[in-house]
Amino acid sequence: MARGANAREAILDAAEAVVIESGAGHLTLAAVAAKAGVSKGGLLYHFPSKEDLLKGMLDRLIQRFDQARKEKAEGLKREAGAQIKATILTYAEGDARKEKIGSALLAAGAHAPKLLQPAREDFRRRLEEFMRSGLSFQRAAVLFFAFYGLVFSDLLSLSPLKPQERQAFLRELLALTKP
Amino acid sequence: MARGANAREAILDAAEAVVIESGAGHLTLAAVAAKAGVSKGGLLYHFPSKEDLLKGMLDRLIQRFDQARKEKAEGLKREAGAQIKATILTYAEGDARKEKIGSALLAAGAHAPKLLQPAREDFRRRLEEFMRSGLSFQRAAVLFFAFYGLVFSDLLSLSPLKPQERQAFLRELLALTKP
DNA sequence: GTCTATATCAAGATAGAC
DNA sequence: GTCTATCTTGATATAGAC
Repeated sequence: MARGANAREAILDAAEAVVIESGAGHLTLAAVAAKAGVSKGGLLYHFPSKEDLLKGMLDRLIQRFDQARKEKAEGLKREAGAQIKATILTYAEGDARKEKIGSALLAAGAHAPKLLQPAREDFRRRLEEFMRSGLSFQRAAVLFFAFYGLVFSDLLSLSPLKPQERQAFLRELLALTKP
Repeated sequence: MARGANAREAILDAAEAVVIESGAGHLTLAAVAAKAGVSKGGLLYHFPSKEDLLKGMLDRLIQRFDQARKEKAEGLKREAGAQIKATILTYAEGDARKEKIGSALLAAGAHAPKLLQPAREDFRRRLEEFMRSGLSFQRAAVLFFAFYGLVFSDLLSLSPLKPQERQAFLRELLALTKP
């Protein structure tokens, strides 16, 4: 089943589907290969190791979020905190399936730290963006970590907030983007 | 090597030592058994599965942190935000070795969600404590998630803060505990 | 270049002896 | 309560077909 460059994308789709349907614990090469319609060997031709597959998933996830964030930012006024606002809104509007994928990558990342390198760089860039927003260091840092506290809680299904509390919290974060 | 009830503690110590020395990726039953001076079979008598072992590690970690937090809180004045202050200070003063252990448990938890159940309950109790502190909902929620944003960043070695920035951020969090 | 089939190895788990 | 031996599964490597 030769699909050229598209095979990569098909395999990444399959990997995400496996995680969403069966959870991070069932993300095995065999399951992904079956879902993608290739053999394990075929999968390993495109991604030489499971770690490479996970890296592929993480890279694509970050890239897609960045794209959505950029588009959102273009629709906002060029006021102080607009970039931060775009980040928060993009996350708030994203669908819950992504969290399962994020959870799988978190599991992999804690297992093999170097896998998180792209996420680490993205994290740093985002902090710098918060810092450049015109807010004070204190305000920007609190806003940044409060936002990521929510993100990580979501990724680990740890958040104890009721839906309306969650909404109120997100509104408060947005309010804090104004100097 | 019959050590009765102490064997459990010895095995948990060994598991922590393996994680601290070799990282989460090398936490295998064989490595823990060797470090504890028992066979794999002997280890599995005390912890019937790897998941049980991880749960044992997590329970003990939470219990120890709670103990330290309680002692810290007793030394503080009974002012609004004192409980929150105790939580933040206890974390700020804890040593970095615990983060490696926490990282391993995070990895395991993302892999097997039910393992995080005790952490989930602890998380909820802590949020309720923040809410009962006399601060507004908004202030308490921002403080809570900002604190845990830092904690999770540490656990994943993701935090891009320089040491002095980190100190400034922690001071800001403590300042926010005052109504 | 792309893939299948098969082999190898490590790790978690089980059964039963002591 | 602990050990040895064994089973199973998943990740990874290789040989070679198309």
